[in-house]
Amino acid sequence: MHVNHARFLVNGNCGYVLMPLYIRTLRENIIDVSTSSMIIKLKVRPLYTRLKAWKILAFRHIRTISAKSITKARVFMQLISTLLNGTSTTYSSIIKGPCGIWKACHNGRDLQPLTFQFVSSNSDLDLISFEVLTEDQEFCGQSMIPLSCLRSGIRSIQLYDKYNERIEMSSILVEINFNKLYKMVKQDGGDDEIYPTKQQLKLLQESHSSSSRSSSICSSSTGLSPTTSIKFHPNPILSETTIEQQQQSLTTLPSSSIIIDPDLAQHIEYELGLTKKNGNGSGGTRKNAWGNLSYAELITKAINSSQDQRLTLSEIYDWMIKYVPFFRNKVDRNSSAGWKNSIRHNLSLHNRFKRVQSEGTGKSSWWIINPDEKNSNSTSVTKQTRRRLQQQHSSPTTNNSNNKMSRTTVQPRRTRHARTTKMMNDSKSNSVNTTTSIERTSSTYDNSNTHSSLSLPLPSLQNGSGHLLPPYDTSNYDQQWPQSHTDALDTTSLYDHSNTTDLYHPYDAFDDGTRYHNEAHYQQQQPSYNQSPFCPSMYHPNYHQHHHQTAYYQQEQTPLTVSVDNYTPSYNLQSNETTDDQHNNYLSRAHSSSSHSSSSLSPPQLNNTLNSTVYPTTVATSSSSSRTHSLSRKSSLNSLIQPPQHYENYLPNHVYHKPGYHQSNTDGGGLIFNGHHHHHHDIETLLHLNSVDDDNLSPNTVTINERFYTGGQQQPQQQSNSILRTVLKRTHPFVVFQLVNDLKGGWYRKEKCQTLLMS
DNA sequence: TCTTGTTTACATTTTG
DNA sequence: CAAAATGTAAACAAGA
Repeated sequence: MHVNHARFLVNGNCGYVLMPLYIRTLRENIIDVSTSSMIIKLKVRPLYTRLKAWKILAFRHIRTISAKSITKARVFMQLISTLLNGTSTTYSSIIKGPCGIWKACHNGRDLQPLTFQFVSSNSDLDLISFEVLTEDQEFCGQSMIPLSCLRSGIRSIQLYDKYNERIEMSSILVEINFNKLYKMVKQDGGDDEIYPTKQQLKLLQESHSSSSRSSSICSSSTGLSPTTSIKFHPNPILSETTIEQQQQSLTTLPSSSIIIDPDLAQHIEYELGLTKKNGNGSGGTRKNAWGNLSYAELITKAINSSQDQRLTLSEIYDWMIKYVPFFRNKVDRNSSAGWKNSIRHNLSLHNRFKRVQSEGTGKSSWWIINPDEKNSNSTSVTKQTRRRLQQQHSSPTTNNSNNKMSRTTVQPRRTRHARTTKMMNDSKSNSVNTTTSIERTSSTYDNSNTHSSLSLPLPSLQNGSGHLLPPYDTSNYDQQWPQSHTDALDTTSLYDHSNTTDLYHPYDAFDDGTRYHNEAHYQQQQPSYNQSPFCPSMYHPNYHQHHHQTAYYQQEQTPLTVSVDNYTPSYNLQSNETTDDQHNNYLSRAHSSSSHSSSSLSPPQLNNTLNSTVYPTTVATSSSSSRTHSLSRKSSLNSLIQPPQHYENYLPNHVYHKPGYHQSNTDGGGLIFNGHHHHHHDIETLLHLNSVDDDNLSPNTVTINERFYTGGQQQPQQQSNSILRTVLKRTHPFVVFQLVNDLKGGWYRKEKCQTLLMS
């Protein structure tokens, strides 16, 4: 039951359950509209590979049937995965506190929030389960949320009882971070940068490969410590153009950068015994100058941490420099000769490493972990690998046929067949041609072509999901979030909104996507709100009345609730409100060319740049804002608009009774498609989902080839290529928009678009 | 000349 | 205590 409840959350409790994205993408194209006039390709990129850092900050109004005041409770978290075979782990955290809104504290001192880490392999389907119990294992509440409905940040998780009935005011406050695995460490001590995709990193890496090989070293190990606050990159939606810009900006830096997996670095440092947990880093009893790992163990870790389980010698060197602090200080030619020699020595000596001839000429060989040696249970074999001893004792017990060396009698050196003996013997004894079994493709770092098991919690194409998801990317608002947890626990910031909006941070957004930095700002922007609770429009003074009057459609099982109101943004195509640097990052191009008149009724003056985007701006005038939040449109809510066109995108279920969407047909921001008005929520009905894999686009490529107009009163008949993109960006904040064809000057017919696409 | 790779030699530590 | 494991240095060779 809880799972079902969570499944419906994905679609905003609107009464439909979307099929998982990977199923929908398998479908063939369904509609082919003859009036198609433009093509937009949405490139969906994997963004997050692991979900990290769940910090239970606080909870409030935790109670049980018997006790109404609980000062100590335990929160259990579990990843409900569809792919794991019952191996999901449960984490728990204890929070103590006085009463009211409880902080995680102990003896009057703030308690360091515990951190948990989940790795989801199918974030489109996986769920996170919370359960709050008392010390006596008495049930306090639970909540189950799909991963795809979560955003990073401080989130309030509404608690439900065992029957999924909402427990009034009960919630827990957690901090969620979707951490990425790769970050760019700048040598000059600048802020580390994190990039969401390996592909982007690959681009950057290639641009720096020449210089980063020897000189660019991570400055200190402290930057890799687990306590380092790993910032989100301000904009996960990096366009091609911004990548180029960043490449350019990076290449102009005096120092280059290298890419380090912070988690791996932390792990390596721990295993080396450098972590402070094992005493101070410098002293202690370390086996070697670099730590407690031998050369062979380090090499093993390096190879195992690689993408293809194989590395060249120079890549092993680089790995050592990256992850072993001791070698970081020995990179110049003289000081590195010793340990590099030892690495070569170990590679050649141990049977556990195996050299595989690389495909190309001129390249050095791959080093892999010898699978035979790996499988065989070790000791008896590995103990015979030291040939010197065998020679010393001159015991020709050469029954180890798989030994890599033909060593009947050690010949003088001039008779050796260097560089070939080991391989020849291996291939001879094992008769396994590993050269052909392992191939490196050029897209090693490009997992967009593969259905990676670790691909992202993509927000699925959701209908009415505005309740749950902030309709835009909120991950770049960290800087404006409260600096401390205490601030976050300010009473004004913890209103319960409703079942579904509870994941909002109160600073996140209002209906139109506007952010309010503080309450004063909110008052300033919303003068009509005399009560001004710091929360969405459910707290409008007339909210209950409003809700009452819209209750009818809940009986029709299409409870879009008040998101209809929430999705009435006012767009200002001439926006110059981009004071945020984060926005400037990826919107600069759009704004540099946004001088086109927004009120133009002529064919839209579309930019021919990739990813040019217009986003909803702060509501500038009181008229528009009051209009947005007024109830003047409540009658329009009653109008029944076109049902979703593609029911096959929805899973049949018992809740599904009657298709239909209620929406305003007078609001601006809607879309007129085929003569029918569509609300933003219907956007997925206008999309083609296909599995095209042309021009290296991911299987998640979405092609839109319809003609869109906006309807409504605010900007009547404004053709809305940009608005479409804006809407899509709001509903699919992690989709990279790639405008494939050149739309400069107006609309093209489909044929022409295709021609442009071909060219 | 430099990189990569193999092998030997020897010293020290760990293991059984 | 002997064997094994490991670290270090170095000779040597093939190839880029």
